[in-house]
Amino acid sequence: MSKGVTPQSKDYAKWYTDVVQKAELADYSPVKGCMVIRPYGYALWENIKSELDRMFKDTGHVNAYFPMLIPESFLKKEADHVEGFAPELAVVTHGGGKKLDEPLVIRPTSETIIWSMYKKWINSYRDLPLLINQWANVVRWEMRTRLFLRTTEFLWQEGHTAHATADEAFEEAYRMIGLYRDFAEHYMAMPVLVGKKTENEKFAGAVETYTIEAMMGDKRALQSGTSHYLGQNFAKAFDVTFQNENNEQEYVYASSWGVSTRLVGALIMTHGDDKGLILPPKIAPYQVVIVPIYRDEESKSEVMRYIEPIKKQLGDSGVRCHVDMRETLSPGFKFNDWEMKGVPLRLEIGPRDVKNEKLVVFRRDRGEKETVSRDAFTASVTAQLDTIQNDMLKARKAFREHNTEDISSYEALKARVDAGGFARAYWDGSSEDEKAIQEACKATIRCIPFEQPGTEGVCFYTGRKTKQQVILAKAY
RNA sequence: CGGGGCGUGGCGCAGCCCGGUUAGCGCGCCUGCUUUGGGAGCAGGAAGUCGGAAGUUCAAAUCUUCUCGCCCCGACCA
Repeated sequence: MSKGVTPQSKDYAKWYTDVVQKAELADYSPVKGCMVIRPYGYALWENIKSELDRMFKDTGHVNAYFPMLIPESFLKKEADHVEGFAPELAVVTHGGGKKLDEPLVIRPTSETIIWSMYKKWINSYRDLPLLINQWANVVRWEMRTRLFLRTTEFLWQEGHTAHATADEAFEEAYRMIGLYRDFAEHYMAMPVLVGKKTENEKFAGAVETYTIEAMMGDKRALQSGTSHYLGQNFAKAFDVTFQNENNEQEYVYASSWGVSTRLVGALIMTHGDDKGLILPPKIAPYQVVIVPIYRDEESKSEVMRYIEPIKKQLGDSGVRCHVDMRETLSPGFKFNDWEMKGVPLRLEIGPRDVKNEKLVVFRRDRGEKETVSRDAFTASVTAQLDTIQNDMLKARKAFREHNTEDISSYEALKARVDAGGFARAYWDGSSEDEKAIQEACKATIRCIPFEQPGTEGVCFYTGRKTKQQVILAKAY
């Protein structure tokens, strides 16, 4: 096995798959397009999941579970929805050794099964709002797959809410995309642009789709989470009405929102470098790894006696800490190994440190190593982890700003897209114009940011005056 | 579905063009000794019906046909 990963500058895609496999995040499954999420990769997902779950519950949502198998006819009830998903459905035609009367689709998303149930549960405005989330797997038969970014089966979370008014459903969609932004920035240290999708890019069945868009290390955009205002589309398709305060029957208003294991891919590509992963402390499975260094049994027990209380103190401070006791590997190997795995802080502790009551701290995001006193370290470790967390976000923000350009001509757009990065531009074009641009230079409108300058400019494509700015980029 | 690449011990590969006796190499693995502050050294050892099927031949990892699978690049998507 070769020592490191392919350098990013040489082949970014290869770098990515190298990191995923060598850091033991995931492996290919026997079935094309599917992946096995290995313990270290799953730990990342678990940390993402548990924090989001807490945030959902804090905002009044509850979890439930809806089944994976959905009658095929359900998917056909909402015209745009069926059109959007038909090509990527996995369909079960046989069960119990017999051909089924009606094929069952494996959920590509759960709007239809959930709204068929909401019909039973919602009668009155007093039953609203209904704020349900589920953690589940879904299957979409993708033509081209990439580990974590796009796999045939993936894990995600899907919130499905029902409201009495359009405003309320609209606000819910807006609130949840904001929640995703907070999560991405504060936990994943990943800056994102928040905005609205164009007609071309929105979810099949939605009235409006909101997105958080992040810039990866190769300057391409990654849609990292979405929320949708669904209007009454699914309520009408599934005939879900409620009696309002005026004793009238009205269709229910809806939102849905989700993030997936793609976030793990986002994490890798936002922060990683040529040595492998760099994990933000709040998501890292291990925040601190201790590598003991010793010569013989005597120095080993001496070092271990010294490490024991340090480990305990870190644990008491709520720090996720691991001591690497693997016997057959040299310290040097372990250094590289934990750097590959992105651990924020590594402690190197040997006889020299024991004697001086010191330890060596290596900071993964900066690649800096220093010798500090043991007590000073343990007293400040949580502050240091916070510093790393903040510095990582700052660094990625700076990177994104550096690679975002205001452009005012088609030529400038092409140049920026070729160079990589985001182009910010006034836009007043049509869906057809957007498709033409995508055809010509592979760039799409990633979003219409919520944050607008408010001033009038000239659309770089049509030459018309407009106040609307958009972000264009090549995307995953 | 179009283009490209690849299937040979656990992993990465060589050998194939030009068929020929025990199919090599690196990493990993096992045993022992020496090591351990940036990917340890030496010695010994285990492990492969060469993706599958059929064919050509005295003889096939190697040639022919078919087939299965995977990866990468493009059109769809989170």
